[in-house]
Amino acid sequence: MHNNSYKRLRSNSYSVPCELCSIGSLCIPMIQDCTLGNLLNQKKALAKNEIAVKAGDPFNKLYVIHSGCLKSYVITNNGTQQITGFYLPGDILGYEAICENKYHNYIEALTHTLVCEVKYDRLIAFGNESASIREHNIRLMSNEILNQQRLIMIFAQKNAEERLATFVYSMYRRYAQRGHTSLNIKLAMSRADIANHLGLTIETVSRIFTRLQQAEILMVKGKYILIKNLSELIKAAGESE
Amino acid sequence: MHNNSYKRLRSNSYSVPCELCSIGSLCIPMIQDCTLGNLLNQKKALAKNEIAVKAGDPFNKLYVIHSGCLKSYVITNNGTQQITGFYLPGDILGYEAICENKYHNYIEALTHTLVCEVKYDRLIAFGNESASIREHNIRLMSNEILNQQRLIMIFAQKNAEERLATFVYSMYRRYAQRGHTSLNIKLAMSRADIANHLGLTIETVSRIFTRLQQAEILMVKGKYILIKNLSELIKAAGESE
DNA sequence: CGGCATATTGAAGACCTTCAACACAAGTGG
DNA sequence: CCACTTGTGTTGAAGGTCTTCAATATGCCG
Repeated sequence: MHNNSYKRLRSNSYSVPCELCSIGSLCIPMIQDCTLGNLLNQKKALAKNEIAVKAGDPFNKLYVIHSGCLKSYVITNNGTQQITGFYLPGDILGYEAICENKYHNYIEALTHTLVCEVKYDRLIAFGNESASIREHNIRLMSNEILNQQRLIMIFAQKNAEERLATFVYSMYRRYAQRGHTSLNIKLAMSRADIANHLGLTIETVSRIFTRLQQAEILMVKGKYILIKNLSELIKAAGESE
Repeated sequence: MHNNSYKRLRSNSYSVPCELCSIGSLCIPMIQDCTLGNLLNQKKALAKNEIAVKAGDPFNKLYVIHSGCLKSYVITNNGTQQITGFYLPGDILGYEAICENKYHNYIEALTHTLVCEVKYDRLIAFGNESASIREHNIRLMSNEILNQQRLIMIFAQKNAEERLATFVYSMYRRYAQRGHTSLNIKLAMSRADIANHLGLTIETVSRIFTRLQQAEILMVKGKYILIKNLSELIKAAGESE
């Protein structure tokens, strides 16, 4: 069982080796000098559409993605879902829950996903013994604040085409940062999820995908995206100059 | 503790007493058991439109607002300004600068403002000696993440009227949290700043202010806002039910 | 294959922006 | 004190972008 799940993990989808995970030296299994076998045993598998956390749940752990893809969302007053982020291997979820000791977001798997659960009290305990771990953790939170600012920028300044181009480009870059530099991207999320996250409708997303395809910038086939002209994509995203 | 500067501080504009400041026990002057006189001497005055920090500056301190109002903004690739936040007494700026050791935002005073400068290395040093200070600091950063998520919600789901109503209501609440529960609000920022921050144009902001006035929800006179019907304002903001 | 969810495309309409003119307040210099 | 300037805010009309509604197409999984 252990062997099988590991093989499947590496062949199916993107995953970061633990050494490249953004949590880095904070990784509790790493700190404990576990073997690879032990590491995998600490991971939790989430099936597609499985909800790991509900808004309002008491906070006790952060989630680090090893492989797969998650989305976080809140349910607004009028009962609609608003997706606050998509998360790739190495990303960390749950920081927003610390201040009031409860989660404010739902966390749901978009594909079969492996996550490392990091118990917060153990993280604090490790932090109590190492200043570098503490500082690393603070830097990760600061980075999360920075990432959210980028999303705010998308909303405040960009039109639909710029938003979608920015989204595709950011996916490209995020995979590249994880060592998967490829112009071929497989989106884990539906058009509805993309539209929701970008504050658009699915129709608009669909129309703009075809427009970018006609402009020879992308080739779109369902969830598979091929970036045919990266510099034009960056221009379309409004990120150049 | 009974000098002139203290009196002037309290009479001029909203300010939090240091005990209510959101930095709370993290406040370095407080930690050092300074007298109130010493406290005031540690504050730095910013004139209206004075820029305290430029994007790209090396990071070394956080800014806590004692009185007045600041805005933070970035300059986008096409050279336009995008306001990322307005900050009131007790708020803390600069967390986004930790991860890459440089500020990503400009920080500019909207009015005459007093800020407490918190040297980051001293904060770390104090943290090294006290677990409760460390945890408090992490909680503050988590809160910042939560605040940004609220802004993302505004953009992704709300139309112009809901955005502006949300903005006014949030100002009301933020002042109320600081002990100034009043239906009279004086905005420190211009229509242009409000519009920019909400992703709208000044014309739209102006039109919606008159619309909310005709609906007997607000009374608007330049920078002075009177909330005539709070529950309707909340409804207009899309925050009810 | 059939059924259902997801995605694409078209036409009409709503909302916000753009452009332009005007109103108003604050500050300056004669 | 007024005339002038400048910055800021308000209002109107036209136009563009995105949404809504509706129909059709594609893909997926039993």
